[in-house]
Amino acid sequence: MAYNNRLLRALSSADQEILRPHFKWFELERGTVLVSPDEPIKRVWFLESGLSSIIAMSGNDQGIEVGLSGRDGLVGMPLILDADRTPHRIFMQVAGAGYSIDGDDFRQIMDEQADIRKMLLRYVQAYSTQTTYTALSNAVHTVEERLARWLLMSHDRQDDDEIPLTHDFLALMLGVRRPSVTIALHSLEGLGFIKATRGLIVVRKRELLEEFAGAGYGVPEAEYERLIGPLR
Amino acid sequence: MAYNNRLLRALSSADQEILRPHFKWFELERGTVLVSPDEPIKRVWFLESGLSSIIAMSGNDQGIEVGLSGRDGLVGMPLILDADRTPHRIFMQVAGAGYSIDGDDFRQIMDEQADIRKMLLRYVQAYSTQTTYTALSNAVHTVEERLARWLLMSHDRQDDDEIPLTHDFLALMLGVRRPSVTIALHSLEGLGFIKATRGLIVVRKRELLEEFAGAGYGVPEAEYERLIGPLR
DNA sequence: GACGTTTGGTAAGGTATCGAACCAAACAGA
DNA sequence: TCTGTTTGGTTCGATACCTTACCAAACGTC
Repeated sequence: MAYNNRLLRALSSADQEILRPHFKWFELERGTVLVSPDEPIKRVWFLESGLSSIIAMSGNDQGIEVGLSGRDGLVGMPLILDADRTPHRIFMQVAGAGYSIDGDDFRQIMDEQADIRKMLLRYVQAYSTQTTYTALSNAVHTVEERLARWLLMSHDRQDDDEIPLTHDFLALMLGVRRPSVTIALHSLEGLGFIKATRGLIVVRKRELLEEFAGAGYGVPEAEYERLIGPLR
Repeated sequence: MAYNNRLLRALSSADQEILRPHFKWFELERGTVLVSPDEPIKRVWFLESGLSSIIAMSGNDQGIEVGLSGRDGLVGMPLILDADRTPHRIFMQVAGAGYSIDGDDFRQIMDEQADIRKMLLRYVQAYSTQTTYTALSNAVHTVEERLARWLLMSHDRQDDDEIPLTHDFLALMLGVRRPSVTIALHSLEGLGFIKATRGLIVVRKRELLEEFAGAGYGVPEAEYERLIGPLR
């Protein structure tokens, strides 16, 4: 049975068999917190569906999204990097399911299985590129462009064209006001790139959306495909 | 002879001895390009002094700084992560010197020396946190706050209180106009935190600068000290 | 000491986004 | 069918920052 998770798929079948006995199936609702700031991480999750958000906290329990992870990767990256915690919060943004493995078992595999380790390290490199382009985008792009980028990244990690999110939520992700999201969504909808209904955004013209996002989108995705394999 | 590089210092003396025979001393002028986008990385540099900037490119050879590295870390992180290149540009922002090691030798040590590998992986985690807070800062903080943060990060990695940079350069780093930097510097100088002369910024009241920078500064630095050791 | 070059200072008008607030539509439960 | 709650739409004035441009001071060089 093939995995939907692209990172697991990229492993040799021998390496997949090393991990398989450790895996437990899980299903997670939207909003479930996978990793809390500065608390030990006990498990590592490989999502088969759904989306998780990595949030950097800013003072008064406000935060902003600095990373996105779904079937392309894993949740619990610090355990690859010989750390046991992170100052970030990670939670399910779109409900999903997948396989998880105990943290200590995972650490042992990282120590002993060089091939698996290297594949996951390449994912760290790809993910890290994603974060740097978020930093770039936050500094120099308009809300519209950042929204376009975000929708594309989200779309890359979903099996269909529907992204079930409210304006309020998107505002939190992008670190802007809710009305700014409303206006930006109208703009993208006016251009025919997407269709937005209550709590749901449907991607209609992916190619045009990519063009619109410009320099914000593409580089991290190319890096992923170079290092791991096909993303979509 | 003790290293000034904090990452090398954090290694056991046995591990330091493993690296030492591979090291070549180097000195680099301001502006020297260490890593070019999408070109194979041939060496890894451990700075003893000076500062390097990691730049994410945005279309028409414009870029913005997404990371800073000096005596706290190394240049050539992709080689830790089983990658041989990166889409970023890395260059010397403040002239400096240090030790470098051949890329293939470095890769071999990564494979064979688990203790060294783990230390460097923890640096990846710390550096990664720095980048996420750059993303946060770019999204929600004012130019003044971002400038304060940048000066602090730069100061952390220098032996004295002098940061030799022009407004023009800082504007490039922060992704803002040059006049915005001038105004922000005046503001910080008016508050007595710094003293700016032609091409040089002197940090005067570090504690107040930290207070001013607020949520933008502190988390990545704490993460570094937790994972590696003292930064300053 | 005269020159060009680099660096810093400043201004006028424009735009993106913010903060706060209010209202309307859609939906869920009784 | 009524009611409360969630979500989306819109407005007002404020503000941080931009674009463009020009000028002044400091410095290096001949």
